[in-house]
Amino acid sequence: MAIHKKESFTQKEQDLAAFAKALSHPARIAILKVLAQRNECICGEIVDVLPLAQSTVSQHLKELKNAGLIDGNIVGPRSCYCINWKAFEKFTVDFNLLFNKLKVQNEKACC
Amino acid sequence: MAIHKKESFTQKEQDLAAFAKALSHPARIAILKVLAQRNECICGEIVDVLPLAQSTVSQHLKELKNAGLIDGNIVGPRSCYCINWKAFEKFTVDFNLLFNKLKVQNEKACC
DNA sequence: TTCATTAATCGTATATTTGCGATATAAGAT
DNA sequence: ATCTTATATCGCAAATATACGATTAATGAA
Repeated sequence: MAIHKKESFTQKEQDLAAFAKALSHPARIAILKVLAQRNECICGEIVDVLPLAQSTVSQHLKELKNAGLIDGNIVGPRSCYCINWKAFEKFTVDFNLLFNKLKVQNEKACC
Repeated sequence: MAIHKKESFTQKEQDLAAFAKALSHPARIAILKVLAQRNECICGEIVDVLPLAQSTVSQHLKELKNAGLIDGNIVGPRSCYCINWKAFEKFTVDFNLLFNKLKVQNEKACC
């Protein structure tokens, strides 16, 4: 892949893709599910639930945090994470704007 | 990455992740946008619009098709694609089920 | 201070994705 | 039958992602 072409697309397309990318691994879906259920959760609890090594879970958490989907802060020697519902809302709205509006017009299949 | 762990997660988690993965590249978002606007579209028109080589676009279309997000059929020497709104609907519903319900309860941030 | 616990980061191996040119395929046109 | 056009597929190179063990850092407990 000589050169990266992602920059050639609109910011909105890139943002939406980045959001989807953060959700594109079952481990991260599972992490979000746990966080959604418990509202907040320390890292160790997530590690206990997932079939992955601690370092791998930490890496997935970092990606979710970088994508802005979760927040995290340190509580003593632990790390407490929770879903950033605001960012979540923004992206689901953008997603619906992009496709669901058009859906109403084009509901009929063509192929 | 010695072994793949994706299989260790629930089917729903895997399905949702696979859907998100199909959306995780701006080129594929752009393709879906074009298809949504025009309802149906032949491959060449998409190639003209995107800043990518024909073979690369064809590959992205294949991924979207494999993920079930678009349908395609051959019309003479061309390929006509369109969005599979039904599959789209299914996944957006699943997505909302997983997170939006819980959101109502947990709207307050914790971190 | 020393030890134990928790989690982030580093280094590394392997898998997957992305991208392109070249080639193959298949239909319609001449 | 040959040529043109449209698109899929192949083969390859480079970039990214995934996973883990080992290490580091930072806090609280003894």
